[in-house]
Amino acid sequence: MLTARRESVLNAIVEGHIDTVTPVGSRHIARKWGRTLSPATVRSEMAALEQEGYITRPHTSAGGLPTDLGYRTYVRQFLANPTLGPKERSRVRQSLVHVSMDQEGWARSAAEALSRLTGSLAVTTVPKPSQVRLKHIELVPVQDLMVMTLVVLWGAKILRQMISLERNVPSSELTRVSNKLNHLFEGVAPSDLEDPAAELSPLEENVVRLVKGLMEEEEQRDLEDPLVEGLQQLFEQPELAEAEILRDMLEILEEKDRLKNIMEQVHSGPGIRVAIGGEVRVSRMRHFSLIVSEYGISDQAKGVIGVFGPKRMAYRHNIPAVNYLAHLMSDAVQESFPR
Amino acid sequence: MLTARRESVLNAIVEGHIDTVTPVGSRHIARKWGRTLSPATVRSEMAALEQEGYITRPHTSAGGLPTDLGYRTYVRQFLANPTLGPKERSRVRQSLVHVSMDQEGWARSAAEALSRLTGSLAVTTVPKPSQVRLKHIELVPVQDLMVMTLVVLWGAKILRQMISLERNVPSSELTRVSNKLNHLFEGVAPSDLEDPAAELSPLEENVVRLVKGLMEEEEQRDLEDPLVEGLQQLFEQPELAEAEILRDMLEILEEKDRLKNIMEQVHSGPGIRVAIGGEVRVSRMRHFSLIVSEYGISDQAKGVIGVFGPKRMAYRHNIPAVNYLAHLMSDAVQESFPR
DNA sequence: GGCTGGCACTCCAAATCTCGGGGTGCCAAA
DNA sequence: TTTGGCACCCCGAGATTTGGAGTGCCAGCC
Repeated sequence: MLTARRESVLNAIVEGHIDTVTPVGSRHIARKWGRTLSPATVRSEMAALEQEGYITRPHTSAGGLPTDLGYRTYVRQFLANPTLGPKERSRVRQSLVHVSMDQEGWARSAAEALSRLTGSLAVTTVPKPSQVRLKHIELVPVQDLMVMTLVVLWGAKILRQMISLERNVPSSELTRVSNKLNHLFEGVAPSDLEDPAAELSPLEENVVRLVKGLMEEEEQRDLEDPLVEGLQQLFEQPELAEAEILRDMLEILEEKDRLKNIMEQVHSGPGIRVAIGGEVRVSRMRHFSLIVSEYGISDQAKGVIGVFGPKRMAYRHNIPAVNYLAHLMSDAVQESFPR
Repeated sequence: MLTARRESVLNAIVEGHIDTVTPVGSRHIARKWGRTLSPATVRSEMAALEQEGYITRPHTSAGGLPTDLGYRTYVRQFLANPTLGPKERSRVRQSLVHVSMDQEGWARSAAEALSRLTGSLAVTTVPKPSQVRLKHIELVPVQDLMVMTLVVLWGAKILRQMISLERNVPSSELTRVSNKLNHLFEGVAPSDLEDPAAELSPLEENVVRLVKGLMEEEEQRDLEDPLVEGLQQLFEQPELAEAEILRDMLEILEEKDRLKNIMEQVHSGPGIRVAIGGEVRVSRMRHFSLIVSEYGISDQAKGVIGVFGPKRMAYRHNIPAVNYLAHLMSDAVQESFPR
C-alpha cells in the first residue's frame, strides 16, 4: 500500500536518481529532509517500496533505483495539471517566429524550441488533415515518354510520381488532361475518384488510377513522418556512454518507421502521454522514455509533438513543456485551417 | 626514399592493420611472406618508414600504424585502375531495380547497393542539372489569402513556397496567371526571368520575383543534399567503441550541411577521390575516410556517390565499388536526360 | 507500535601490483 | 646488406587490496 510518506520517499528516490545518475541511499533522502526522519526509517520504507515493485536494487546493499512502475507513479502527478512557468512560456513564444513558413518549417521550428527548452531531443510530425481530398493535379512533361504527376492535397501536402507513357503526348494534351481532371475531381476523396459517368481516355484513366492509388496510400497513414531535432543534446547524457544503449537509441531514431511506430503506439488520442521504458513493447526502448501529445483539431488535422530521452529525464519540466508546445501548435493549426 | 621493398612493407602494415585493428609488428610481416625476409630486416625498413613519416608507433617498442601519408600512398595504387570483380558487378546490377522510380528513389537504391557491397555507409546525392531552368509554375490555392507556389525545374526538381495575398483572388485568376507565366517563361534561366516587354500585374510580378528568388537559390547550390544509407553497418566497426569517435561520426552525419560541405571539399571535379582523415580540414574527420566519385554528364547533370567509414576501411575493395556505381549512375543519367 | 541508533556485514569501484607476451633497437657475425 | 641473438620496454589483463557507501536487523526508547 502506497502511503503518503512512502510516496514521498519514492519521489525523492526518482528525483535523486535523476540528478545523480547513481542509485540513491537512505541517508541521502534523510539528509535532504533535514532530520525529520532517520535513515533507518527511510530504509524500512524503501524495503516496502522494493517489496511492492516501485524500486529495485542493483545488488544487495545498494541504493534504490526506480522501476518503470516507480517512474510511472512519479510521473502521474505531473500529468494532472501540466502548466509551464510564465517566463518559459514567453521565451518559447519569442523563439517561435513562423513568418510565412510552410507547415514543415513550422513544425521544425516548434521542435527546435522544444528541444532547446527541454535540453533534450524533440520530435514532431507535420499536421495531417484527417480527410484526404484532392486539391489539384498537374502533369508535367519531364522528357519524352516520361511525365511527372504532381498531386496536391488539402493541407498543401504534395505527392508525386513518375509515369512512363507508351506514346509521345504533346504537352498541350497534358494540360488539357489535367484541366479536365481537376474540373471533374476537385475536392474529392479517393473513394469517389472514379466517376463512371465521365468518359475518360486511356491516358486519363491511367492518371486517375495512379492518383487514386497515391491518395489511398496517404489515407492509410495515421501520422506524417516524424522530424527529429536536437540529437546533439542527448549525447551529453551519461547513460549514452554505454555503447549498447547509444546504439539502441540510434536504431530507434535512424529508422523513421520504427520511431513512428512507437509514437503511434504511445499517442492514441488527444492529451499528453508518457511511455516509460519497457511500457511500450519495443525492446530498444528499454532505457528510454517518450512524452508525446497530439495537437491540432480532431476531425480536421492533427499531428504529434514530443520529447524523447533517457528514462532518467526531467519529467517535471518536460511534461509541461510538451503540453505547452502542443497547445501552441493547436492554435496555429486552428488559424491556418479554414473553419 | 620509398624503395619497392619498403613500399611492400608499408602495404603489409596497412593491410595488416586493416584486418587486425592493432599495430602490426615486424614478425607478422615476415611470417606472412614465408621467411623470404627476416623480422630484423623488416624492422630496419620500418624504422625508415617511420623516419619518412609513413607510419607511427603508439609508443616505443610497439608495432607500426599507418599515418595519413601512409594510407595515402597505399591508396594511390587502387586509384589507377579501379575495376570491380565480375561477380560483384552482376550482384550489384541485380539489386539495382529502378522500375519507374524517380531520381531520389534511384539514388537511394544505388546507395543501398553500395552500402551492402562495401559493408559500410554509403552516401549519394540526387543528380542536379547544371542549368537551372524553369519547367512549370503552378499556383495552388490552399486557403483564403494563402497560395502555394509550386515550381518545377528541368530534371523534375520541385520547389515550393507559400505566398500570402492581400486580397482574395479567385482560383480561375490563379490558373490564368500560371498559364500566362508558363507561356512567357518556360525553359528560361533565372537571369532571364524578367521580361520588361511583358506587362505584368502586381500579383504576377510578385510571383515572378518569388520564383526568381527560389531559382537563384537553387543555382547557388552545387550539390543536392546527401542521402545516407547503412549507418547500421558502421556500428560494427571496433573504432566506434570509443565514445569520442562515435560522437564525431554522428556529428558529421547528423548535420547534412557539414557532410555536404566535406563532400564538396573532397570531390572537386570528375573522377574518384579519396580523403583520408586529417587531409580534409575538418577536425571531426580525423578518424575517418571518404571515397567519393562524381557521376553524371558534365554540363548536363551531376551528382556524387561515395562511401564513408573509418580510416581503417577496405580501400582495395571500396574504391572499385564506388567507381562502378558511379559509372552505373552515369549511365542512368545518360539515359534519362534528353540529349 | 512506530521510530531510532548502533553494529556487523556486503558489495562495488578505484587504486595498486604483478606478470607475461609481443614488440623494439642494437650489435656482432655471416 | 642481412641475420640471429639479446637486453630491454611497455602495455594490458588479472589479481589483490582497501575504503566508502549502503543495507538488515536488533534492542531500546518514545
